[in-house]
Amino acid sequence: MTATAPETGTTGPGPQPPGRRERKKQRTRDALVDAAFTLFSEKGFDATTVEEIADAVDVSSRTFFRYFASKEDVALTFQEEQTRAVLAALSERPADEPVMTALRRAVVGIARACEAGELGFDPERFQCMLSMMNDSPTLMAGSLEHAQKKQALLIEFISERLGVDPADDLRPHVIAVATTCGFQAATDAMRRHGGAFGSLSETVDKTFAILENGLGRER
Amino acid sequence: MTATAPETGTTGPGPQPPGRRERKKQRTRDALVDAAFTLFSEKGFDATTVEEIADAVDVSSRTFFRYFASKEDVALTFQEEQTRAVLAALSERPADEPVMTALRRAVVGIARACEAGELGFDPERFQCMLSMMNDSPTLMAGSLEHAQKKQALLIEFISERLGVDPADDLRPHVIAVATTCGFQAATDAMRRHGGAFGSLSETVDKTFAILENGLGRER
DNA sequence: ACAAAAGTGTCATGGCGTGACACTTGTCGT
DNA sequence: ACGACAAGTGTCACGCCATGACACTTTTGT
Repeated sequence: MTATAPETGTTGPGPQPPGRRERKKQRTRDALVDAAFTLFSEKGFDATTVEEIADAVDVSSRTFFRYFASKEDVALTFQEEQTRAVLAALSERPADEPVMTALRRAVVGIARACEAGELGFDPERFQCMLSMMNDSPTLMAGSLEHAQKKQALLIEFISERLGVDPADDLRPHVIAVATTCGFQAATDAMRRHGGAFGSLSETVDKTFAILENGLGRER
Repeated sequence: MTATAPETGTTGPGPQPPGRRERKKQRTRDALVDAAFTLFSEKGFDATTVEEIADAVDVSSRTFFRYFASKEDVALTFQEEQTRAVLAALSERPADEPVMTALRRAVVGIARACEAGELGFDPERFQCMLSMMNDSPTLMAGSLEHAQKKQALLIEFISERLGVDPADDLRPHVIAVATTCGFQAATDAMRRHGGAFGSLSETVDKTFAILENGLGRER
Protein backbone atom coordinates (compact mmCIF):
# COMPACT_ATOMS: atom_id res chain seq x y z
CA MET A 1 0.00 0.00 0.00
CA THR A 2 1.06 3.55 0.15
CA ALA A 3 1.45 4.90 -3.29
CA THR A 4 2.23 8.08 -1.50
CA ALA A 5 3.05 10.32 -4.34
CA PRO A 6 0.90 9.66 -7.34
CA GLU A 7 -2.23 11.61 -7.58
CA THR A 8 -0.69 14.86 -6.46
CA GLY A 9 1.02 17.22 -8.80
CA THR A 10 -0.29 17.90 -12.27
CA THR A 11 -0.06 14.23 -13.00
CA GLY A 12 -3.04 11.94 -12.70
CA PRO A 13 -5.06 11.46 -15.83
CA GLY A 14 -7.51 13.17 -13.57
CA PRO A 15 -10.51 12.66 -15.76
CA GLN A 16 -12.43 12.61 -12.53
CA PRO A 17 -13.45 16.10 -11.60
CA PRO A 18 -14.61 14.78 -8.23
CA GLY A 19 -11.82 14.35 -5.74
CA ARG A 20 -10.76 11.44 -3.68
CA ARG A 21 -13.32 12.04 -0.99
CA GLU A 22 -16.06 11.72 -3.51
CA ARG A 23 -14.72 8.43 -4.77
CA LYS A 24 -14.42 7.03 -1.29
CA LYS A 25 -17.96 8.00 -0.58
CA GLN A 26 -19.13 6.29 -3.71
CA ARG A 27 -17.26 3.15 -2.79
CA THR A 28 -18.84 3.06 0.64
CA ARG A 29 -22.21 3.50 -0.89
CA ASP A 30 -21.69 0.76 -3.40
CA ALA A 31 -20.32 -1.52 -0.71
CA LEU A 32 -23.43 -0.93 1.36
CA VAL A 33 -25.69 -1.79 -1.53
CA ASP A 34 -23.71 -4.92 -2.28
CA ALA A 35 -23.64 -6.07 1.31
CA ALA A 36 -27.31 -5.35 1.67
CA PHE A 37 -28.33 -7.43 -1.31
CA THR A 38 -26.07 -10.26 -0.31
CA LEU A 39 -27.66 -10.39 3.11
CA PHE A 40 -31.12 -9.89 1.72
CA SER A 41 -30.85 -12.84 -0.60
CA GLU A 42 -29.39 -14.95 2.18
CA LYS A 43 -31.78 -14.12 4.98
CA GLY A 44 -34.57 -12.14 3.43
CA PHE A 45 -35.33 -8.46 3.76
CA ASP A 46 -37.08 -8.31 7.09
CA ALA A 47 -34.70 -10.66 8.82
CA THR A 48 -31.73 -8.51 7.87
CA THR A 49 -30.98 -5.67 10.25
CA VAL A 50 -29.39 -2.39 9.37
CA GLU A 51 -26.65 -3.13 11.84
CA GLU A 52 -25.69 -6.29 10.02
CA ILE A 53 -25.42 -4.44 6.76
CA ALA A 54 -23.31 -1.74 8.33
CA ASP A 55 -21.10 -4.26 10.09
CA ALA A 56 -20.48 -6.10 6.84
CA VAL A 57 -18.97 -2.92 5.44
CA ASP A 58 -17.45 -2.01 8.76
CA VAL A 59 -19.18 1.28 9.31
CA SER A 60 -21.55 2.28 12.07
CA SER A 61 -25.26 1.90 11.52
CA ARG A 62 -25.49 5.64 12.04
CA THR A 63 -23.45 6.04 8.91
CA PHE A 64 -25.74 3.75 7.02
CA PHE A 65 -28.53 6.24 7.58
CA ARG A 66 -26.37 9.03 6.22
CA TYR A 67 -26.37 7.24 2.91
CA PHE A 68 -29.88 5.85 2.88
CA ALA A 69 -32.97 7.24 4.45
CA SER A 70 -34.25 3.81 5.37
CA LYS A 71 -33.68 0.12 4.93
CA GLU A 72 -36.10 0.04 2.04
CA ASP A 73 -34.19 2.84 0.43
CA VAL A 74 -31.11 0.74 -0.10
CA ALA A 75 -33.15 -2.02 -1.68
CA LEU A 76 -34.82 0.42 -4.01
CA THR A 77 -31.71 2.18 -5.25
CA PHE A 78 -32.24 0.23 -8.35
CA GLN A 79 -35.69 1.62 -8.99
CA GLU A 80 -34.54 5.18 -8.58
CA GLU A 81 -31.92 4.77 -11.22
CA GLN A 82 -34.45 3.10 -13.41
CA THR A 83 -36.76 6.06 -13.07
CA ARG A 84 -34.00 8.46 -13.92
CA ALA A 85 -33.26 6.39 -17.00
CA VAL A 86 -36.87 6.33 -18.09
CA LEU A 87 -37.21 10.08 -17.80
CA ALA A 88 -34.00 10.56 -19.72
CA ALA A 89 -35.18 8.23 -22.48
CA LEU A 90 -38.46 10.05 -22.53
CA SER A 91 -36.93 13.41 -23.17
CA GLU A 92 -35.20 11.95 -26.23
CA ARG A 93 -38.35 10.81 -27.96
CA PRO A 94 -39.37 12.82 -31.02
CA ALA A 95 -41.98 15.43 -30.27
CA ASP A 96 -44.40 14.33 -32.95
CA GLU A 97 -44.86 10.86 -31.51
CA PRO A 98 -48.17 10.17 -29.79
CA VAL A 99 -47.63 10.40 -26.06
CA MET A 100 -48.52 6.83 -25.38
CA THR A 101 -46.13 5.61 -28.02
CA ALA A 102 -43.34 7.68 -26.59
CA LEU A 103 -44.01 6.32 -23.14
CA ARG A 104 -44.23 2.80 -24.38
CA ARG A 105 -40.98 2.92 -26.28
CA ALA A 106 -39.12 4.65 -23.51
CA VAL A 107 -40.26 2.17 -20.89
CA VAL A 108 -39.73 -0.88 -23.05
CA GLY A 109 -36.31 0.40 -24.00
CA ILE A 110 -35.26 0.69 -20.41
CA ALA A 111 -36.68 -2.72 -19.61
CA ARG A 112 -34.50 -4.16 -22.35
CA ALA A 113 -31.47 -2.36 -21.02
CA CYS A 114 -32.15 -3.85 -17.61
CA GLU A 115 -32.35 -7.31 -19.04
CA ALA A 116 -29.12 -6.79 -20.88
CA GLY A 117 -27.47 -5.86 -17.61
CA GLU A 118 -26.65 -2.42 -18.97
CA LEU A 119 -26.48 0.68 -16.88
CA GLY A 120 -25.41 -1.21 -13.84
CA PHE A 121 -28.76 -2.93 -13.64
CA ASP A 122 -28.22 -6.41 -12.45
CA PRO A 123 -31.00 -8.74 -13.67
CA GLU A 124 -30.22 -11.17 -10.90
CA ARG A 125 -30.63 -8.47 -8.34
CA PHE A 126 -33.88 -7.44 -9.93
CA GLN A 127 -35.13 -10.97 -9.55
CA CYS A 128 -34.04 -10.89 -5.94
CA MET A 129 -36.08 -7.77 -5.37
CA LEU A 130 -39.21 -9.26 -6.86
CA SER A 131 -39.06 -12.29 -4.64
CA MET A 132 -38.26 -10.18 -1.60
CA MET A 133 -41.30 -8.08 -2.20
CA ASN A 134 -43.40 -11.19 -2.22
CA ASP A 135 -42.91 -11.75 1.45
CA SER A 136 -42.10 -8.33 2.72
CA PRO A 137 -45.03 -5.94 2.77
CA THR A 138 -42.75 -3.25 4.07
CA LEU A 139 -40.62 -3.36 0.99
CA MET A 140 -43.57 -3.60 -1.30
CA ALA A 141 -44.95 -0.49 0.29
CA GLY A 142 -41.70 1.31 -0.25
CA SER A 143 -41.64 0.30 -3.85
CA LEU A 144 -45.15 1.53 -4.43
CA GLU A 145 -44.38 4.76 -2.73
CA HIS A 146 -41.48 5.28 -5.01
CA ALA A 147 -43.71 4.62 -7.98
CA GLN A 148 -45.98 7.32 -6.70
CA LYS A 149 -43.23 9.90 -6.75
CA LYS A 150 -42.25 8.87 -10.20
CA GLN A 151 -45.79 9.38 -11.24
CA ALA A 152 -45.80 13.01 -10.27
CA LEU A 153 -42.92 13.57 -12.67
CA LEU A 154 -44.74 11.73 -15.39
CA ILE A 155 -47.81 13.87 -14.99
CA GLU A 156 -45.68 16.90 -15.44
CA PHE A 157 -44.03 15.52 -18.54
CA ILE A 158 -47.26 14.40 -20.14
CA SER A 159 -49.10 17.60 -19.43
CA GLU A 160 -46.38 19.61 -21.00
CA ARG A 161 -46.27 17.36 -24.00
CA LEU A 162 -50.03 17.45 -24.51
CA GLY A 163 -49.97 21.16 -23.86
CA VAL A 164 -52.67 20.99 -21.24
CA ASP A 165 -53.01 22.01 -17.63
CA PRO A 166 -53.15 19.04 -15.26
CA ALA A 167 -55.50 21.03 -13.09
CA ASP A 168 -58.02 21.21 -15.92
CA ASP A 169 -57.56 18.00 -17.81
CA LEU A 170 -57.84 14.54 -16.40
CA ARG A 171 -56.04 12.77 -19.20
CA PRO A 172 -52.48 13.41 -18.03
CA HIS A 173 -53.36 11.84 -14.73
CA VAL A 174 -54.90 8.81 -16.33
CA ILE A 175 -52.06 8.33 -18.78
CA ALA A 176 -49.44 8.69 -16.08
CA VAL A 177 -51.18 6.26 -13.83
CA ALA A 178 -51.64 3.88 -16.70
CA THR A 179 -47.95 4.01 -17.48
CA THR A 180 -46.95 3.39 -13.92
CA CYS A 181 -49.51 0.66 -13.67
CA GLY A 182 -48.59 -0.85 -16.98
CA PHE A 183 -45.15 -1.39 -15.68
CA GLN A 184 -46.53 -2.53 -12.40
CA ALA A 185 -48.86 -5.04 -14.00
CA ALA A 186 -45.92 -6.49 -15.83
CA THR A 187 -43.71 -6.88 -12.79
CA ASP A 188 -46.73 -8.06 -10.88
CA ALA A 189 -47.43 -10.76 -13.40
CA MET A 190 -43.81 -11.81 -13.27
CA ARG A 191 -43.82 -11.91 -9.52
CA ARG A 192 -46.83 -14.12 -9.44
CA HIS A 193 -46.24 -16.31 -12.44
CA GLY A 194 -42.54 -16.23 -13.11
CA GLY A 195 -41.60 -15.75 -16.71
CA ALA A 196 -44.84 -17.19 -18.08
CA PHE A 197 -45.40 -14.16 -20.26
CA GLY A 198 -41.89 -13.92 -21.58
CA SER A 199 -39.25 -11.43 -20.54
CA LEU A 200 -40.01 -8.28 -18.66
CA SER A 201 -39.71 -6.08 -21.70
CA GLU A 202 -42.04 -8.30 -23.70
CA THR A 203 -44.57 -8.34 -20.93
CA VAL A 204 -44.43 -4.58 -20.61
CA ASP A 205 -44.93 -4.21 -24.32
CA LYS A 206 -47.98 -6.43 -24.34
CA THR A 207 -49.42 -4.61 -21.38
CA PHE A 208 -49.12 -1.28 -23.12
CA ALA A 209 -50.75 -2.69 -26.21
CA ILE A 210 -53.79 -3.69 -24.20
CA LEU A 211 -54.00 -0.28 -22.58
CA GLU A 212 -53.69 1.55 -25.87
CA ASN A 213 -56.46 -0.41 -27.47
CA GLY A 214 -58.81 0.21 -24.62
CA LEU A 215 -60.36 -2.08 -22.11
CA GLY A 216 -63.95 -1.59 -23.16
CA ARG A 217 -63.89 -4.40 -25.68
CA GLU A 218 -63.19 -7.20 -23.30
CA ARG A 219 -66.13 -9.55 -23.32
CA MET B 1 -73.79 0.02 38.12
CA THR B 2 -74.75 -3.43 39.06
CA ALA B 3 -77.83 -4.31 37.12
CA THR B 4 -76.97 -7.71 38.32
CA ALA B 5 -79.91 -9.67 37.08
CA PRO B 6 -81.12 -8.52 33.68
CA GLU B 7 -79.67 -10.15 30.70
CA THR B 8 -79.52 -13.56 32.23
CA GLY B 9 -82.37 -15.96 32.03
CA THR B 10 -84.41 -16.29 28.88
CA THR B 11 -85.12 -12.59 28.93
CA GLY B 12 -83.19 -10.13 26.90
CA PRO B 13 -84.59 -9.19 23.52
CA GLY B 14 -81.29 -10.68 22.51
CA PRO B 15 -81.60 -9.86 18.85
CA GLN B 16 -77.84 -9.63 18.93
CA PRO B 17 -76.32 -13.05 18.47
CA PRO B 18 -72.99 -11.62 19.59
CA GLY B 19 -72.77 -11.16 23.32
CA ARG B 20 -71.86 -8.23 25.45
CA ARG B 21 -68.16 -8.85 25.11
CA GLU B 22 -68.41 -8.49 21.41
CA ARG B 23 -70.21 -5.18 21.71
CA LYS B 24 -67.68 -3.85 24.15
CA LYS B 25 -64.91 -4.81 21.82
CA GLN B 26 -66.59 -3.06 18.96
CA ARG B 27 -67.02 0.06 21.02
CA THR B 28 -63.37 0.09 21.96
CA ARG B 29 -62.41 -0.34 18.36
CA ASP B 30 -64.66 2.49 17.23
CA ALA B 31 -63.39 4.69 20.00
CA LEU B 32 -59.83 4.06 18.90
CA VAL B 33 -60.64 4.96 15.33
CA ASP B 34 -62.41 8.13 16.43
CA ALA B 35 -59.65 9.20 18.74
CA ALA B 36 -57.07 8.45 16.10
CA PHE B 37 -58.72 10.59 13.48
CA THR B 38 -59.30 13.41 15.90
CA LEU B 39 -55.64 13.45 16.81
CA PHE B 40 -54.56 12.97 13.23
CA SER B 41 -56.49 15.96 12.02
CA GLU B 42 -55.19 18.02 14.93
CA LYS B 43 -51.53 17.13 14.82
CA GLY B 44 -51.01 15.16 11.65
CA PHE B 45 -50.36 11.48 11.22
CA ASP B 46 -46.67 11.26 11.94
CA ALA B 47 -46.77 13.56 14.91
CA THR B 48 -49.41 11.46 16.60
CA THR B 49 -48.08 8.57 18.65
CA VAL B 50 -49.84 5.32 19.32
CA GLU B 51 -49.63 6.01 23.00
CA GLU B 52 -51.60 9.21 22.64
CA ILE B 53 -54.33 7.43 20.78
CA ALA B 54 -54.49 4.71 23.39
CA ASP B 55 -54.46 7.21 26.24
CA ALA B 56 -57.34 9.11 24.71
CA VAL B 57 -59.44 5.97 24.96
CA ASP B 58 -57.81 5.01 28.22
CA VAL B 59 -56.34 1.71 27.18
CA SER B 60 -52.73 0.65 27.05
CA SER B 61 -50.83 1.04 23.84
CA ARG B 62 -50.35 -2.71 23.94
CA THR B 63 -54.07 -3.05 23.56
CA PHE B 64 -54.07 -0.74 20.60
CA PHE B 65 -51.92 -3.25 18.77
CA ARG B 66 -54.37 -5.98 19.57
CA TYR B 67 -56.93 -4.14 17.50
CA PHE B 68 -54.73 -2.78 14.76
CA ALA B 69 -51.61 -4.22 13.29
CA SER B 70 -50.02 -0.82 12.92
CA LYS B 71 -50.64 2.87 13.14
CA GLU B 72 -51.39 3.03 9.44
CA ASP B 73 -53.88 0.27 9.88
CA VAL B 74 -56.19 2.39 11.98
CA ALA B 75 -56.08 5.17 9.44
CA LEU B 76 -56.88 2.78 6.63
CA THR B 77 -59.81 1.04 8.26
CA PHE B 78 -61.87 3.05 5.91
CA GLN B 79 -60.22 1.67 2.83
CA GLU B 80 -60.64 -1.89 3.94
CA GLU B 81 -64.33 -1.46 4.34
CA GLN B 82 -64.44 0.25 1.01
CA THR B 83 -62.75 -2.71 -0.62
CA ARG B 84 -65.13 -5.11 0.99
CA ALA B 85 -68.00 -3.02 -0.33
CA VAL B 86 -66.58 -2.93 -3.83
CA LEU B 87 -66.17 -6.68 -3.95
CA ALA B 88 -69.67 -7.14 -2.65
CA ALA B 89 -71.08 -4.77 -5.27
CA LEU B 90 -69.08 -6.58 -7.88
CA SER B 91 -70.58 -9.94 -7.14
CA GLU B 92 -74.01 -8.45 -7.67
CA ARG B 93 -73.40 -7.24 -11.19
CA PRO B 94 -75.16 -9.22 -13.90
CA ALA B 95 -72.98 -11.82 -15.50
CA ASP B 96 -73.54 -10.68 -19.07
CA GLU B 97 -72.11 -7.24 -18.48
CA PRO B 98 -68.70 -6.57 -20.00
CA VAL B 99 -66.13 -6.84 -17.24
CA MET B 100 -65.01 -3.28 -17.48
CA THR B 101 -68.54 -2.02 -17.23
CA ALA B 102 -69.20 -4.12 -14.18
CA LEU B 103 -66.07 -2.82 -12.54
CA ARG B 104 -66.87 0.72 -13.44
CA ARG B 105 -70.39 0.62 -12.08
CA ALA B 106 -69.37 -1.15 -8.92
CA VAL B 107 -66.62 1.30 -8.16
CA VAL B 108 -68.63 4.37 -9.05
CA GLY B 109 -71.50 3.07 -6.98
CA ILE B 110 -69.34 2.75 -3.94
CA ALA B 111 -67.83 6.15 -4.51
CA ARG B 112 -71.32 7.60 -4.49
CA ALA B 113 -72.16 5.78 -1.30
CA CYS B 114 -69.06 7.26 0.30
CA GLU B 115 -70.05 10.72 -0.71
CA ALA B 116 -73.50 10.18 0.70
CA GLY B 117 -71.97 9.22 4.01
CA GLU B 118 -73.52 5.78 3.79
CA LEU B 119 -71.99 2.66 5.17
CA GLY B 120 -70.25 4.52 7.91
CA PHE B 121 -68.05 6.28 5.41
CA ASP B 122 -67.46 9.75 6.59
CA PRO B 123 -66.66 12.12 3.70
CA GLU B 124 -64.96 14.51 6.06
CA ARG B 125 -62.74 11.76 7.30
CA PHE B 126 -61.98 10.78 3.76
CA GLN B 127 -60.84 14.30 3.06
CA CYS B 128 -58.69 14.16 6.17
CA MET B 129 -57.03 11.02 4.88
CA LEU B 130 -56.21 12.55 1.54
CA SER B 131 -54.52 15.53 3.10
CA MET B 132 -52.69 13.37 5.59
CA MET B 133 -51.29 11.27 2.82
CA ASN B 134 -49.94 14.38 1.21
CA ASP B 135 -47.39 14.86 3.91
CA SER B 136 -46.96 11.41 5.30
CA PRO B 137 -45.14 9.05 2.99
CA THR B 138 -45.58 6.31 5.53
CA LEU B 139 -49.31 6.49 5.28
CA MET B 140 -49.25 6.79 1.55
CA ALA B 141 -47.18 3.67 1.41
CA GLY B 142 -49.65 1.86 3.58
CA SER B 143 -52.48 2.94 1.40
CA LEU B 144 -50.76 1.76 -1.72
CA GLU B 145 -49.95 -1.51 -0.13
CA HIS B 146 -53.55 -2.01 0.69
CA ALA B 147 -54.46 -1.25 -2.89
CA GLN B 148 -52.05 -3.94 -3.91
CA LYS B 149 -53.82 -6.57 -1.85
CA LYS B 150 -57.13 -5.47 -3.21
CA GLN B 151 -55.71 -5.93 -6.64
CA ALA B 152 -54.92 -9.56 -6.06
CA LEU B 153 -58.58 -10.14 -5.28
CA LEU B 154 -59.60 -8.27 -8.39
CA ILE B 155 -57.38 -10.39 -10.57
CA GLU B 156 -59.08 -13.43 -9.19
CA PHE B 157 -62.52 -12.04 -9.82
CA ILE B 158 -61.76 -10.89 -13.33
CA SER B 159 -60.06 -14.10 -14.36
CA GLU B 160 -63.02 -16.10 -13.26
CA ARG B 161 -65.42 -13.82 -15.00
CA LEU B 162 -63.48 -13.89 -18.24
CA GLY B 163 -63.01 -17.58 -17.82
CA VAL B 164 -59.28 -17.45 -18.33
CA ASP B 165 -56.26 -18.52 -16.35
CA PRO B 166 -54.30 -15.57 -14.94
CA ALA B 167 -51.15 -17.57 -15.45
CA ASP B 168 -51.78 -17.68 -19.20
CA ASP B 169 -53.53 -14.47 -19.97
CA LEU B 170 -52.22 -11.01 -19.29
CA ARG B 171 -55.55 -9.25 -19.58
CA PRO B 172 -56.87 -9.92 -16.10
CA HIS B 173 -53.73 -8.38 -14.70
CA VAL B 174 -54.01 -5.32 -16.85
CA ILE B 175 -57.69 -4.84 -16.17
CA ALA B 176 -57.23 -5.23 -12.45
CA VAL B 177 -54.39 -2.79 -12.44
CA ALA B 178 -56.38 -0.40 -14.53
CA THR B 179 -59.26 -0.56 -12.11
CA THR B 180 -57.09 0.06 -9.12
CA CYS B 181 -55.39 2.82 -10.97
CA GLY B 182 -58.58 4.30 -12.23
CA PHE B 183 -59.59 4.83 -8.69
CA GLN B 184 -56.14 5.90 -7.72
CA ALA B 185 -55.89 8.43 -10.51
CA ALA B 186 -59.12 9.94 -9.34
CA THR B 187 -58.09 10.28 -5.71
CA ASP B 188 -54.72 11.44 -6.88
CA ALA B 189 -56.26 14.17 -8.96
CA MET B 190 -58.36 15.21 -6.02
CA ARG B 191 -55.41 15.25 -3.69
CA ARG B 192 -53.45 17.46 -6.01
CA HIS B 193 -56.16 19.69 -7.36
CA GLY B 194 -58.99 19.58 -4.86
CA GLY B 195 -62.40 19.14 -6.41
CA ALA B 196 -61.47 20.65 -9.74
CA PHE B 197 -62.86 17.66 -11.59
CA GLY B 198 -66.08 17.42 -9.66
CA SER B 199 -66.94 14.89 -7.01
CA LEU B 200 -65.00 11.73 -6.46
CA SER B 201 -67.58 9.54 -8.15
CA GLU B 202 -67.68 11.80 -11.18
CA THR B 203 -63.94 11.82 -11.43
CA VAL B 204 -63.78 8.07 -11.17
CA ASP B 205 -66.38 7.73 -13.86
CA LYS B 206 -64.47 9.98 -16.23
CA THR B 207 -61.28 8.12 -15.54
CA PHE B 208 -62.86 4.82 -16.43
CA ALA B 209 -64.25 6.28 -19.62
CA ILE B 210 -60.79 7.28 -20.73
CA LEU B 211 -59.40 3.88 -19.93
CA GLU B 212 -62.16 2.07 -21.77
CA ASN B 213 -61.67 4.08 -24.90
CA GLY B 214 -57.97 3.40 -24.96
CA LEU B 215 -55.03 5.67 -24.59
CA GLY B 216 -53.62 5.22 -28.07
CA ARG B 217 -55.68 8.01 -29.52
CA GLU B 218 -54.26 10.79 -27.45
CA ARG B 219 -52.50 13.23 -29.70
C1' DA C 1 -71.43 -20.76 41.56
C1' DC C 2 -67.56 -22.22 38.92
C1' DA C 3 -64.30 -23.27 35.15
C1' DA C 4 -62.88 -22.01 30.64
C1' DA C 5 -62.15 -18.41 27.43
C1' DA C 6 -61.33 -13.86 25.94
C1' DG C 7 -59.54 -9.23 26.82
C1' DT C 8 -56.36 -6.26 29.07
C1' DG C 9 -52.36 -4.31 31.67
C1' DT C 10 -47.58 -4.45 32.82
C1' DC C 11 -42.95 -5.50 31.90
C1' DA C 12 -39.29 -6.39 28.88
C1' DT C 13 -37.13 -6.58 24.41
C1' DG C 14 -35.45 -5.37 19.78
C1' DG C 15 -35.22 -2.86 15.58
C1' DC C 16 -35.68 1.63 13.20
C1' DG C 17 -34.57 6.34 12.66
C1' DT C 18 -32.61 10.89 14.41
C1' DG C 19 -30.17 14.59 17.05
C1' DA C 20 -25.89 16.24 19.28
C1' DC C 21 -21.11 16.36 19.75
C1' DA C 22 -16.32 15.04 19.24
C1' DC C 23 -12.90 13.15 16.18
C1' DT C 24 -10.60 11.91 11.86
C1' DT C 25 -9.63 12.70 7.07
C1' DG C 26 -9.72 15.11 2.61
C1' DT C 27 -9.50 19.86 0.48
C1' DC C 28 -7.99 24.25 -0.43
C1' DG C 29 -5.51 28.66 0.23
C1' DT C 30 -1.30 30.75 1.02
C1' DA D 1 4.41 22.27 3.18
C1' DC D 2 1.50 23.98 6.78
C1' DG D 3 -2.75 25.25 8.75
C1' DA D 4 -7.77 26.52 8.47
C1' DC D 5 -11.96 24.68 7.00
C1' DA D 6 -15.31 21.44 5.53
C1' DA D 7 -17.03 16.83 4.96
C1' DG D 8 -17.59 12.27 6.73
C1' DT D 9 -17.71 9.22 10.60
C1' DG D 10 -18.21 7.13 15.29
C1' DT D 11 -20.26 7.23 19.72
C1' DC D 12 -23.86 8.11 22.81
C1' DA D 13 -28.47 8.89 23.78
C1' DC D 14 -33.20 9.06 22.82
C1' DG D 15 -38.11 8.18 21.25
C1' DC D 16 -41.26 5.49 18.72
C1' DC D 17 -43.12 1.28 16.75
C1' DA D 18 -44.16 -3.45 17.29
C1' DT D 19 -44.18 -7.95 19.65
C1' DG D 20 -43.67 -11.73 23.20
C1' DA D 21 -44.59 -13.43 27.96
C1' DC D 22 -47.19 -13.61 31.96
C1' DA D 23 -50.52 -12.33 35.46
C1' DC D 24 -55.06 -10.31 36.33
C1' DT D 25 -59.94 -9.17 35.37
C1' DT D 26 -64.25 -9.74 32.98
C1' DT D 27 -67.53 -12.40 30.28
C1' DT D 28 -69.59 -16.62 28.98
C1' DG D 29 -71.49 -21.15 29.33
C1' DT D 30 -72.97 -24.79 32.20
